[in-house]
Amino acid sequence: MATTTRKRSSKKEEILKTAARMFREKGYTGTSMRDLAEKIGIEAASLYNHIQSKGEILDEIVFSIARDCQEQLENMNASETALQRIESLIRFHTKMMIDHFESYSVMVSEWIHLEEDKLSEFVSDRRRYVKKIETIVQEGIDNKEFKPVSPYVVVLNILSSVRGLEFWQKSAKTHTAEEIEENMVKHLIGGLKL
Amino acid sequence: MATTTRKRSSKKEEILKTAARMFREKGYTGTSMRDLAEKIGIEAASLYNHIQSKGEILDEIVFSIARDCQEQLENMNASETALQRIESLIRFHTKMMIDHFESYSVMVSEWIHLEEDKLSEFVSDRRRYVKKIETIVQEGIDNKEFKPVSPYVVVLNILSSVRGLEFWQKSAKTHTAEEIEENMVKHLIGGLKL
DNA sequence: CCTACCGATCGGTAGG
DNA sequence: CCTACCGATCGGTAGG
Repeated sequence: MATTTRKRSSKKEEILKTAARMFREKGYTGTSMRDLAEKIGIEAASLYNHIQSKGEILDEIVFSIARDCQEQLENMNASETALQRIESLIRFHTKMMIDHFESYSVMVSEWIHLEEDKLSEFVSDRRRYVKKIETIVQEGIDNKEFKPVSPYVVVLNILSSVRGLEFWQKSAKTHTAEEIEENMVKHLIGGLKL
Repeated sequence: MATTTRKRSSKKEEILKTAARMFREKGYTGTSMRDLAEKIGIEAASLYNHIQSKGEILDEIVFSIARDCQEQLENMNASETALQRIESLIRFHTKMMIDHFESYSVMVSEWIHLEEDKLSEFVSDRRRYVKKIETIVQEGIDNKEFKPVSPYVVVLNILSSVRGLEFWQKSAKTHTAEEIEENMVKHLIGGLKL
């Protein structure tokens, strides 16, 4: 029945959303299934009617965000300049971090706790992702759009800076999301331009 | 006896060093006292002859690095330009991250697991630290050394970028420590200069 | 530094 | 979705 299916999936989504919040606050290993169940208002055992294991929760959180990032990169307009593409990448990641704060934070901080297969999948996905962006930066250097800075360091700096926005939020009064985004671009792109 | 004292303190240092490595690899909550003891070659119970609790180990790792950072900032040459001071700050943090890789990583990633008093001490120390650097950036903007970028975002980006070097190391063959440092400065200072 | 052990808590299952 | 429960493991202590 449609209702049953809808109820099932919305309960699972509630579990994933609550778990993302708790994993961010206390870490994956610092969060117990009992803590999680309590926040949701059921017994720990009942969680297993919706998910298979604690590890599966982490998988779903991490890969759902990772997939979004991969898609955006693949659908990027190849006719744009390197500068335009790097700028839109910074804007995209900044928005992802702000709009999907809990999940994005879990991805960048807790991926280390993925289990064997999922861990190596994530690591190789990320390596491929970073390499692709490095290629864009290198293009920009070859084109004389960018000054000669190590693409490896640039990509690391951009992605790390976005990650650092996990400290923001609290001071949301002093900077709006738009101001954060503009300043991220100004600083990180400014350091690239010739 | 001197020998006893030396042995005691060197054992404690071995515990702290090994713990830093494990906390970085598997997280604070993901590391058990039994894992730690095994790596050192003693029983878990014997750890307590050298340290008081698991939490104390984290305290010592985190605050020893935090103190080094605070000292460097306080001893900074106030007669230098804002640009010179920010540059030397980037260089200092990059070196700290590379030379004290395990402890620095634990500080930036595991401080969240400090207990009550130590946690609030760390948070307020860090806030004060960040504010001081923001002031330097603001000076640079007022002086027309820097373009008008939010000091808040700039400081976040610098410190986050340094943190991101935890992904480096493995590819140590492609970049030396010096190259990393030069490129950090080029990108992050480059984005500030008018 | 060890043996022996504590109560608490962990992720997860059986059976309804 | 719950009760009842599993074996494993946790940080830490007593006592030598």
